[in-house]
Amino acid sequence: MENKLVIYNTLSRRKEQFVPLHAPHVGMYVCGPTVYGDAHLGHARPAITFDVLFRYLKHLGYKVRYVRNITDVGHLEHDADEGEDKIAKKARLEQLEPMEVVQHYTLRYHDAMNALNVLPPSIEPHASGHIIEQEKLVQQILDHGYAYVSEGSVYFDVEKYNKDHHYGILSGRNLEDVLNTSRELDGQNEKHNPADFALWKKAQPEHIMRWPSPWSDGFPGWHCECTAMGRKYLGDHFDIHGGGMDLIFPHHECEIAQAVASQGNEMVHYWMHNNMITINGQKMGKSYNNFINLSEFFTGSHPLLTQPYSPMTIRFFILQAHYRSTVDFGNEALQAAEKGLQRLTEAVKNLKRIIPAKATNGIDVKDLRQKCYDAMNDDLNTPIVIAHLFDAARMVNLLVDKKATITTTDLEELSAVFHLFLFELLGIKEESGENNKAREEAYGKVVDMVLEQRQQAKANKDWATSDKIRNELTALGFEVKDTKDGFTWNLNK
RNA sequence: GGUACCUUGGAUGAGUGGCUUAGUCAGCGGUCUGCAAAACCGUCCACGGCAGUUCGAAUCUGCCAGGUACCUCCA
Repeated sequence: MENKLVIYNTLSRRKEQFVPLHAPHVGMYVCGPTVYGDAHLGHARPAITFDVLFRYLKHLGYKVRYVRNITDVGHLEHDADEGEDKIAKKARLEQLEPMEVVQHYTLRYHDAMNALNVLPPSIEPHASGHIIEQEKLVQQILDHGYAYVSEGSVYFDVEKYNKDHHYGILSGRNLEDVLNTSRELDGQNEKHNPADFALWKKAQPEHIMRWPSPWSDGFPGWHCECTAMGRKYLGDHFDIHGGGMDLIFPHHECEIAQAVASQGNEMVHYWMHNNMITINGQKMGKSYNNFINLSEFFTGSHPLLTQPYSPMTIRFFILQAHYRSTVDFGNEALQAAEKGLQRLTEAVKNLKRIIPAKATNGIDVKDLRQKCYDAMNDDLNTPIVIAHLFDAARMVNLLVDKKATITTTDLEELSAVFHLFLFELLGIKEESGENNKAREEAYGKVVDMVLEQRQQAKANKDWATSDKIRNELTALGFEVKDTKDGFTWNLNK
């Protein structure tokens, strides 16, 4: 199929035709979590956004290598001179080995991603497992004269770099801006310039996470890992680098500087950034202390939540907004997403109940698929895809109500479009878990029998018995719906 | 202060010059039903303010107001 995918490139600030450097291969790198705490709603956004991109690129026939890292070292709190490594801090506070912290939260992260039906990336490298690559990167930058050693640490020489290249090309800044607005922090004596950032940090004696290097026993700066690991697994030039908008500066800006300083040109072709999730209009983030963990959503165990929300509700909620828009958290909005998703999944179930006819009448399946593709191709406009799927759901309901007719071929097409876009590309999955499936199989026949009895009662106008049966079944979690010529039921609990 | 961006109905959230005042949820009215649920049909409610460009602007330009993000760790 012809690829008409257009994506927004933060570097050019416009939508661009997606042309891979080495078709059919596509290289994609996305900044993963720093594993020192549970993932919150904000972390779900890039994971889901780029999961949809990953799924879509594969669907288009590309062989995608998707790298999403785990940051388990080098991510400092506060500033580069005084801060403490986040992992090390957590380990100290909880009296754990740093790698215990890493393992614990990595597993928790995987659980959350799995629940959200986010596919695992092709490679999930840890920063701590790539110290050698990062040291090599630092050495290259030193060799090219864009860095200097100071007291055992290595800093990137932003001013020198900016003479030959543009520091600030991604975030739309120039060096003067950065210099004038950089905060005056104490203990910056090691740096020649406040804008310089750390490539390698000498470890203080009490620091547990440390590695030998030509400069000191220490650890790499935060920005190094993505450049080093992206290069290792995707090469000197690759297609897509993604992450949250809050990473544009300084993280991604520094990555560009490191890449250019070490190899002479930029590694990444398309920079993609998802917008933030807000709460009461403010960014949800660890530093604001206004975040809600994903597991709290799943259980409803947060004071701001009026009820639990299933992983698929969360996923659908996120996909109902375009990834470059902010999306505001709210119970009302989540409940709307929950009901909307229910409408779609009901429609998919009801597809089976449609009896094909000789002609298609009253509905139009013809353009549906193309409309969905057009929306996906337009910078992953998932809300539009969803709107089209709602149109399709209306078609299904009309057919079920026998207010329209459809041929076998068109019915198959309708079903195929639903499965492709809703399940395969948007990554929605049926939530009636294994438990429910087993129960359905175990009790299905009995429920059918009881409901046949109820039909008898209804035929005899014995409403008391009829309602009793329905109420009893409802209490057990079987939701009963009467139809024109019978009944259907669902397992709710 | 610098940089980037945003402001659409009761809640969300698309749309970038006319055929879209999308879609979902909520509300209202109706159809169906013994009742209920679901579904279907209809319907209410919006483009921050002012000026300009244009035959025509939610959509382009300018100004104003309000808000957010980044500039320190953050997805």
